Amino acid sequence: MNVVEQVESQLKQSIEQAVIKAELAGRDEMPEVILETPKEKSHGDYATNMAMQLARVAKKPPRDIAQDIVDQLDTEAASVKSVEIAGPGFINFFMDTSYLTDVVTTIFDQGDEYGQTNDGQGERVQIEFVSANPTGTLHLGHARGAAYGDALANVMEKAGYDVEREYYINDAGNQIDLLAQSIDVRYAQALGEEKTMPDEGYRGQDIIDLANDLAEEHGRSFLDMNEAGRLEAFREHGLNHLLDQIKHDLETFRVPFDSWFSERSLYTDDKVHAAVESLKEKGYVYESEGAVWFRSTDFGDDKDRVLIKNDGNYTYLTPDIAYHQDKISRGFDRLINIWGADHHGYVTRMKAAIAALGYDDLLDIKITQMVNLFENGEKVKMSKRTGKAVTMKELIEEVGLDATRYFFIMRSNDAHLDFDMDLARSESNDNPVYYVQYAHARICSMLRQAEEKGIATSEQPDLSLLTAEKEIDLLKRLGDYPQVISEAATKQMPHRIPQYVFDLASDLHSFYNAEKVIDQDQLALTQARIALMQATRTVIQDALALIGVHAPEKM
RNA sequence: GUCCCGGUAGCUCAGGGGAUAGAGCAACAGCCUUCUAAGCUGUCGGUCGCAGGUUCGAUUCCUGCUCGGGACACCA
Repeated sequence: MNVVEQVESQLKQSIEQAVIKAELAGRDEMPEVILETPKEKSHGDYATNMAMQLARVAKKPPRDIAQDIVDQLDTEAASVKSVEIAGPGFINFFMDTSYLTDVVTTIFDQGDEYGQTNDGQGERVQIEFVSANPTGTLHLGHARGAAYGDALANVMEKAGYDVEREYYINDAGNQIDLLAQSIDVRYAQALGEEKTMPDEGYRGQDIIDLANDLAEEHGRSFLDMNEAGRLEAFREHGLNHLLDQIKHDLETFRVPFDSWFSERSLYTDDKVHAAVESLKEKGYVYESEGAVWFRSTDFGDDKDRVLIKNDGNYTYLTPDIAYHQDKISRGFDRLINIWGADHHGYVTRMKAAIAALGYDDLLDIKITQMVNLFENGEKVKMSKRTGKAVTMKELIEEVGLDATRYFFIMRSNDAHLDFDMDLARSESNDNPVYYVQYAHARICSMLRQAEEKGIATSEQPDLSLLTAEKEIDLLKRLGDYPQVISEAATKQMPHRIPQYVFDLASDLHSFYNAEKVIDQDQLALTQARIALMQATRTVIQDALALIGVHAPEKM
C-alpha cells in the first residue's frame, strides 16, 4: 500500500468509527465509505457522501447527520486539517498535505516499479489480439487492435496479472486457397499471361508485388509444374512471406507477442474433430439437412450454427471452437479476445461455445470500433500512393510511431476513432504527444543544468519545503498513479493512461512556469525540487512505456 | 427485422447516482534580458439526442423512441 492509499484507508476507518460513535448506524448497516476527490478545489482534498447514504437508516436530515459525524471524527488520526459540511450533506476534508511528500520518497525507492498493484494477484490471463489473416498487410483496424492489446497487456502486467500475448494465425481454410489462387493469377500476369482473378481473390498491391518478385526470381519455372503442385508452392510461399511481413510490421509498431498459434496445428493434432466430440458429449450437437449443428440457441444465440457443412467440411466456427478449447486446456484463469467491430456478430456464438464446454465466464471479448482517417479536414478513404486502403505501415511513415501509438490508445476502445493526421504530425502544443514528451524533455533539461551548475544532490532532501500550490498539485497527481493503473487494468481501459500522463504533463508545465527549480541561493529548496522533478520524470517515463511511446531527453 | 457501439461546448473527445458537467483545438486578451514559448495565465462557449421510470438526488441506472456507424452465410 502506498502513502495515498494509507491515508485514504485511515480516513475511511475514522469515518466509520465516527458513525458508530454517533450511533447513526451499526456495523451491519454501515454503507461502504465512498471517498471522492472533488473537482472543485474549494471542496477540499476528499469528500464523502456518507451522510446522504445514512439518511434513510438514521432517519435524520443529511446535514444533521454530517454534523454528528464531524463531531465524532478523530481528525488527528486521519491527518485531517479541517472539515466542512457543504451542499446537501457532503463532508469535505481538507488534509494535512505534509504526507504527500512521501510520494517522492516512495517513487525513489520503487523506481519503475512505482504504480504496481496487486489487482491481478498473479491471475493467468491470455490476451489474443490482431490475429489478422496472413493474406495481406496490416491495416488501420489491425493497428488499433495492436495498440490497444499491447497497452492493455502492459497495464495488466503492471497491475499484477500474469499476461500472455498470443496471435492466432488463420493458416488453414478457404482464404488460404484463395491466396494461392490470387498469387497464381498475379504470377501469370507478371509473365504476360492472361488469367482472371476469382471473385473473392485478393486484389491488393501486396499480392501483385509478391507475384512480381516470384516471376523475377523464378522466371516461368512454376508454369511447368502441374496446377496442384504450383498452388501448393504458392500457398506456402505466400503464407510465409505475408506472415513475415506482419511480424515485421508488428515489431516496428513495438507490439511483441509471446506466442503464435497456428490454425493448421489444430488439424494435425486432430483437435477440430475433438472439439466437435466434446460438444457432442455435452449434448449440444445434432444433425439436420445433411449438416452437423451446434445448438448455440441454448446460450442466447439467435440461431443454431453449423459445425460441419453438408459437403463434409468444417465451417469457420469449428476450428475456432477447437482453438478456444486448446486455450482452455492451457489453464488460463481468464481469456481476453480483442476483435474489430466487424466481428462483433461472432461474439455471442463464440461465448456460447465456451459456455457449452462448461467455462461460462472465462472468455471476455473486447471490440475495437472503426477508425477513420482525416487529413486537411477531409476523410481519407484510400492511400494516395496505392489507391487501396491505408496500411499500418503507411500511417506510421506518415505521422510517426509515437503519435500513432498515442492516438490509438488515447480513445476508449468502444468509441469510433477519428484520426486527425495533421494533428498527429504537427510539432506544436496542439499535439498531445509532443505536449507530454516535451514535459519529459524539459525535466531532463533542468536536471542537466543542475548538474552543469554543480548543484550538490542530496540523499535526503528536505521535502517538507515543497509547499507551493503547483508543487502540491504535482505531488497529488504522482500519488494518483497506482489508482490509475488499477482502474485501467481492472476495467480494461488503457486509455486512462494517456489521459493521466497528459494531466501530469500539464501539472509539470504549470509548475515550471510558476516556480524556478534551480536557485543557487536556496540550495535546500533546489534539492527538494530536483527530487520532485526526478520523481515526475520516472512516472512520465513509466506511463509512456506502458503505451509504447518514447520519452525523449531532448526535443 | 434482430444484435453491437456511439449521440456531452463550434470541432475532437473524457467523465459518470450527487455540490457550479471537464480537457484539447478553434475564437479573444495577456506572459519570453530569467531552468527549452513544442510552454503558461485568463475570457468566451453546454436544456449531457428526445420522452417516460427508479431515487432524497439522474447527464450517469432501466424502458421506449430517434439519429449516426457497424454486423447479421452450410465465407473466413
